[in-house]
This record gives sequence, C-alpha cells and structure tokens, in this order.
Amino acid sequence: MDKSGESPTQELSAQESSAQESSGLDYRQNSDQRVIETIREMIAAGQLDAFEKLTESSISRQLGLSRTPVRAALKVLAAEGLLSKMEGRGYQVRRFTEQDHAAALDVRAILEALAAEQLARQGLDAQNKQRLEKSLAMTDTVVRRGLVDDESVEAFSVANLIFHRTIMSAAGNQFIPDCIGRLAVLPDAGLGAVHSLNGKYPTLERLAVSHQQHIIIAQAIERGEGGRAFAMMREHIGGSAQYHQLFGDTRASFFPE
Amino acid sequence: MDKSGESPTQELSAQESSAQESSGLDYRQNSDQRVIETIREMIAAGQLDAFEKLTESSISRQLGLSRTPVRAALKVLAAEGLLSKMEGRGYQVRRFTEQDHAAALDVRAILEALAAEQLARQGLDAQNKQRLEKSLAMTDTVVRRGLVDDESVEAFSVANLIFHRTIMSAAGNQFIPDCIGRLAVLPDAGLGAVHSLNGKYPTLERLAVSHQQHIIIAQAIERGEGGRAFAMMREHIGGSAQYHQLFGDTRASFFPE
DNA sequence: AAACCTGTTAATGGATACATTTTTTTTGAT
DNA sequence: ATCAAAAAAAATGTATCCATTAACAGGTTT
Repeated sequence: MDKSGESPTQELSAQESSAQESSGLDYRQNSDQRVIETIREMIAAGQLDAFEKLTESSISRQLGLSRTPVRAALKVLAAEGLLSKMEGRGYQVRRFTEQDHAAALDVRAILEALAAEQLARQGLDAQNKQRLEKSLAMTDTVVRRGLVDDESVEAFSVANLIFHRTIMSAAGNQFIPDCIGRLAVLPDAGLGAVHSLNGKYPTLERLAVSHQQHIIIAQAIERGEGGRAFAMMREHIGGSAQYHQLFGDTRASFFPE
Repeated sequence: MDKSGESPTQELSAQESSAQESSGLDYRQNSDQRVIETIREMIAAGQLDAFEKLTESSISRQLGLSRTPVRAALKVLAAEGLLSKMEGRGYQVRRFTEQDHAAALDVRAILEALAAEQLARQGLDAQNKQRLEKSLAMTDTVVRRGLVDDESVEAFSVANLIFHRTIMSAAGNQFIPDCIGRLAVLPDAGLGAVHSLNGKYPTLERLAVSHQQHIIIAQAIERGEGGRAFAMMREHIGGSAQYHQLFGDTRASFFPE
C-alpha cells in the first residue's frame, strides 16, 4: 500500500473549480450539515419557489457542489418534511395551507402547555426561576415603555424566546422540543417564529396581554398549579390566532413564542 | 393540502420486508429508502448493541454495500433521532431511559387527546364513524370471549390500531401523526407499539377497561363533547402507565395504542 | 512522570464515473 | 391523426477514488 509520497496528479484539479462564485458561500468549513442548513435557509427565504422542480443536479449546480452532499441533504430535508419527493421527478418544496398553519399552532400550543404542566408538577429550580423572572422583567420594561418600535419588538421577542425555551427545557421532556422542531418547517409555527409578518408590528395591547399571560403562567408554575399552567399556556399560544379576529389586529401579525 | 399517503414520516407505510440477513440482501430493487429501513429494523431487532460503535464503513461492510448509500442513511437516521453522532468517532444507537419512555408516552397521550378533541369539534363523517364502530365491535367480541390468548391479543391490537389511527387521521391535523412518528424511535411509545413486553399478556381486565374507554371516547366524539374526548383519550393512553401500579399488572405489559 | 510533538491511522466529506431506472420525446405504423 | 414503440434525455442509485480532519500511539523533552 503506497500512500504518502504519491499523489502527483491531483494537486490543482478539483479545488479551484468549485471556487464558490455561485452564492458567495463558504463551504470550505466542514460538513454537509452546512449544506442542509443552506438549503433550509434558501427555502425559508423563499429563494426556491414552491412550484419549482428541485433535482439533485439542479441544486448542486446552484451551490457549486457535487451531487453527493446535496443528495444526502435533500434526503434529510425530505425526511424532515420540508420537501416532498416526486419519485423520478425531483423534489418540491412542500406547501402548506392556512389550515396547516392553524394545525401546527394547535400542536405547538398543546405541547408547550404540557411542558408548563409538567414543570408546575415537578417544581422550578432556582436557576430557571431566575430566568423566568428575567424574562418577565424584560417584557415588563417594554410594556411600560409604551412604544412599539424596532427596539421594543426585538427586546420583547428575545424575552419571549427565553420564557418559552426555559419552560420547555426545564420541563425535562426532550420529546416536546423534538416534536416542536418538527413544526419548524412552517416558518411561523416553530419556536423561532417570525414576529412580524408582512412587516406589521404587534399592537401595544397585544404585547401587554402577552406579558400578562406570561406572568400568570409563571405564577401557576411556581405555585405548582399544573392545570392552570396548562390551560393558560395553551390559551397564550393557541389563542393568538384568534386575537386578530376579536380585536382587529391585522392578520396574525404576531405569534407569541 | 396533501393528504395522500405520502407523508414523509414512515408511519403508515407498510414495509413488509424485514428480517434479512446481513449479506444476502436483495438491493436490486430500488433505493436507499430500503437501506434506511433495514438499519432501522436492525436497531429495532436489537441486532446493533446500544454500546457498539457504528461507522459508515462497518455498516457498509455488514450490508455488502459501498459507503455512499449507507452514509446517507445514517444521516437520515441521525436526523430522526434514532442514532446519535459522536463526531469523528462514528454513530451510536441512541439510548433511552425509563423516564424517556414515560416522557414519550405523555407526549403521545396529549397529541392523541388533541386529535380526539378536534375530531369531536368538527364532527365525524359516515365512513370514519363506521370504522370506529367496527373497531368497537371487534374489541367487544374479544372481551366477551373472555380469553386472553394469542388470537385475542392479536385481534384486540388490530382493532385498537384501527381505533387510534382512525381518530388521528379523521382529525385532519397532519402534524399529530407527524410528531407521533417522531416518538416511534422508542419501540413502545409509537403507534406501532408492541403490545406485550417480556412476552407478558395483558389481563382480561385491562382489555375490558381499554374497550370501555374506547366506547366512551367514541361517544364523546360523536356527541361533539371535545373536552370529554380530550380528557378520556389522555387518560386512556397516559393512564396505562399507572395501571400496573394500581392494579398489580406486571410492569407495563400492555400499552394501548 | 507529565506535557508536548509527531507520524500514523481511522473516519468522514466530497467528486467523478458509471449503471440503472424513469420520463419525455421522437418516430413509425395503422 | 392517433396510438404505440423506440430512442433520447433526465433523474437517480452506487462504487471508487482523493482530500481533509480528528483520534491515537509512540517517543521526546522538560
């Protein structure tokens, strides 16, 4: 087995050719995990039309890669539900209807409600309690400030994310985030939801209500009131879809996370 | 809305071909979907020890394939959560504790409860009503027969599967089966659950209770009593874990599905 | 003896080539 | 013109090779 000394032919051949003009992306870094992410983002960003036919070759051309890594990535994404495979005719970005979005939100609501309930049952340790308090303090600040602008919305959504993540992780049921991750194929049903669709801001009232609900949920958890925590969390998440109907918000411009 | 059987999760797909031996595989037929299935089954069958180090090469050797298809398959399985990747040191069958099983059952219970609730809300069409009735008739027959043997258990579990699947699919929320599919990495938390662990049969009482609960759930759905349907379904599934503690069954020898 | 290099090997990522299947287009016969 | 058969093209599956990187073992230095 001759290995080390002899590789005269290879030097210049492949490396330059894949020199990434296509998207300015840096694939020198490791791994096809990156490829998966890239494709996921392209889909999220709407760069890939929902009707467009995606084939291994077309994507690999577009990305300046060979079919091998792209192929694996497409398979993972299809298993994940983001793409659907049309046997013998490539893939397609899976499309979701309004009802699908509602359905996903129902599922997320019930799962996070479960997390809140379980957490209330088993009690909150000091560290997580502190996290929740910090989140509440942040949203409180925003609401008191009384302005809805970029800064407020950003701060609110960070706090919001902390709140929900803390509850989910503290509950200690790994399958809850697991399943919610599955919903992330919908841009606005997952935890990493977008907060303002069509560039619309939530109203101040919406933020205030959300904040209040957080307080109630936190209290229920702290007191060990599982049923209340469950019900309130479910309402907090699932109810937001009804909010605009009731209070005239523009179409679901804000999903709490 | 794609409701064709095409869901990206494998849940309902009838993959009969199992139990092949390592080398004599027939891969002439299409596709690495088969490779994924094969590995999945090897894991399910316990052929791959939980401690064993799995590498692309070792698996491909074992399967008589090149690394390329195996590699893609491992990636999908890892994304699915069945394997965990130890960077630079191959894969490992992911291991689950008792608590994990309980956690998965909690999630399944709440999701199926949600399905029951939604179905109660939106009403049951004739065809699905008929399916439920058929399932109930079957379990009724088993319970009346009064014997717990292979035949009974088999009949019961088929009816049971019909019952649960009907409710889930009739509810029309594709994310519920999707998420439950995610739990299927645990052999006994998914819909395709094993009914008798350690070769133990359920007691007749257990079957009778289960049957009764089915009746109640069906009634609640038919009457549009969403809350009741929810509560009873949750109890029906989640409660089974407590059953043995209360009534002296051998350890969780029967999970309703 | 502990910390540090260093060469070796195992494991993975990627590209190309080729085989096989499937879809589409073209062609030919009725 | 219509339908069927054949040819072309596209899509996919697999194998093999090369490259890169991460783990490991052995020896050296402090």
